[in-house]
Amino acid sequence: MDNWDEIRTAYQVARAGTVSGAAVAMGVHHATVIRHIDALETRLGVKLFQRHARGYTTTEAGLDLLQVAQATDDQFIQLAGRIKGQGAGVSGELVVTSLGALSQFLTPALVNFQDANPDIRVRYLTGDRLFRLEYGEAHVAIRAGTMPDQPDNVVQPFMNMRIKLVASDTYIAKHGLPKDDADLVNHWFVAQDSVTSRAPFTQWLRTIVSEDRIVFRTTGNRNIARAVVAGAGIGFLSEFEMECHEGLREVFPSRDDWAGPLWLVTHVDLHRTPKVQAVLTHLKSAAVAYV
Amino acid sequence: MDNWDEIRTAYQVARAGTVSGAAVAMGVHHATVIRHIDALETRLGVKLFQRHARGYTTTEAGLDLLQVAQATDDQFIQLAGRIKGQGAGVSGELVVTSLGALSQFLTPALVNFQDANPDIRVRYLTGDRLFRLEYGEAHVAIRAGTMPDQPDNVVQPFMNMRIKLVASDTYIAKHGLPKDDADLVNHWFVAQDSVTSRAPFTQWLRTIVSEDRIVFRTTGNRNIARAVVAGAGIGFLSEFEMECHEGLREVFPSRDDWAGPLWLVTHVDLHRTPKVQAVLTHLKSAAVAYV
DNA sequence: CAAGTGTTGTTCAAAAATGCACAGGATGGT
DNA sequence: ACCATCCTGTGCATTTTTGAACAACACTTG
Repeated sequence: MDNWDEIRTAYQVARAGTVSGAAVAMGVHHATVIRHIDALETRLGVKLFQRHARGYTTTEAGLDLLQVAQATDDQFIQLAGRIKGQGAGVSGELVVTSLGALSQFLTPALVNFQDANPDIRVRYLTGDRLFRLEYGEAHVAIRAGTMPDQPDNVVQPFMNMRIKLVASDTYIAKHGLPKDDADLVNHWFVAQDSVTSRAPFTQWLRTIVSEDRIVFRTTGNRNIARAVVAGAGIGFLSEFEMECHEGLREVFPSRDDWAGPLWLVTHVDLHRTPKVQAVLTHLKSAAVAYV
Repeated sequence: MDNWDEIRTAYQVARAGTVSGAAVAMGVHHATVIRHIDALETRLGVKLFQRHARGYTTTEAGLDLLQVAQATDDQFIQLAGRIKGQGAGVSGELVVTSLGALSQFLTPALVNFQDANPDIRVRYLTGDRLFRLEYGEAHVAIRAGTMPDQPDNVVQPFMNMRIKLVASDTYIAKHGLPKDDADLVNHWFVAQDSVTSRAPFTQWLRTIVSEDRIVFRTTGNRNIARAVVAGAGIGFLSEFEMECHEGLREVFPSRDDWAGPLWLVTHVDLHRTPKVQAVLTHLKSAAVAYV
């Protein structure tokens, strides 16, 4: 049963009772209506209507079609209303993805957003794998590092994630605080396990100290924080991460060239929707409080 | 929400996940699919899919459409099955109309037909007004008189309704039996009230006796029969009608030129259906028993 | 009884949808 | 790292669909 338009035409004829009436109802020529009905009846092998000079009256088959198509029409009208309203309003599902390191900042911001828009259902995804906007896995992604340049993504600067070089009280009691840049080579460090980390503070660290000074490598910011807390060494932590743990001291003034830029990335198809726009402005206003 | 075909295209894309897959599923070119989706999204103002090199993935709106269109597709498939089966089998409603005078013969024949085809629901309509086949008021009509020549009707000879000239015993006791044709002018008659009766026996009677010999005029065969039974005069009755009443005697041998031909008439759209064909053969086989 | 209105149905020209060919890009396997 | 494969997307020729005009018919109305 292909060609749903012919079913719709037959439905309109059954409703109007005449070909001409159905034609004006659909805004087409009455010859088109006749051809649709003829084609549909030929394909079904059954007459849907009985033709006479006063119009078309339904056979039993036509009456059956009328009832089914009536329900279909209602369904489609409701569907169109939902879809159009869904595009216009701020409701439905909102999927945001980011690095796990940002959950400390993003979670309360998203909770506030959901509070301000009760029709929103938030899904906040963090994970090691990259959630891809072009596959519809998320509406908004917060990305770090150099500015993404994927063709179908629209990207805006979000905020700078302030990075602090911290150590635990136990480490300081054991090794003391570094006096200046040059003194750093005498200390021990905790860092990301991946050798190819492009983060600016990682590269800065590599220019200062040799590899053997990095005594503890692990994956994930959370594990780095735990290692620093345990006194394994000095490590870079975001200010968000630092707030989570007790007994951490900033061993060195934060430098601007450590800061990793964060980007708000959306898919071009979804960027214009009010829902995405609403969450973007909300996140940006929440970010200024941290500058 | 017009253009149901575009909804169907979007449904197939949502199901297949790719434009190409939907195109082969529908047997059209993939460019057509792309254009349908673009048109539908433009009209709705909302993106149904997110495009990427691996195919199309549904947005929330697209997922909503998928669910609605899935239900629609199921409904249409079932509808097509019902309609096609309905045309093939002998079931559903069967509407037969005839002169009221024939109910004596037709009713048992139709009961037998319903008995042989339990899925049939018989509606047997008799009335003063003519039920019109072209308006779908009946599947089969039994018509009397000259052969109908309506353009959209297919007409077959059915049977000859034998007409008898009868009188009641009370009339015969009072006026005796007519000896021959010429003696008829000395008798009294009961006839149809309508002056424009085209029945052959009415015209024959007019050539034999004058108008003032018709002492009782009424409408409807049933009333004529009652008048004859009551002894008002001699009248023409069908053999079916005569069987219903007691105390009636045939006063004159039946003449062939009195016989009114009966016609089986069906609408051309319905004539080929097995249901109509079945009842036509059934009625004709029932008629031969009366010849 | 006759004119008028509203209907279906058919033919031909115009418009629109479709198919085709090709380009471009992402992905997966060798 | 390269190639093969599958996907989307676009311009152009073609086919299909549609629209306009007209004819024929039935029913209503004056």
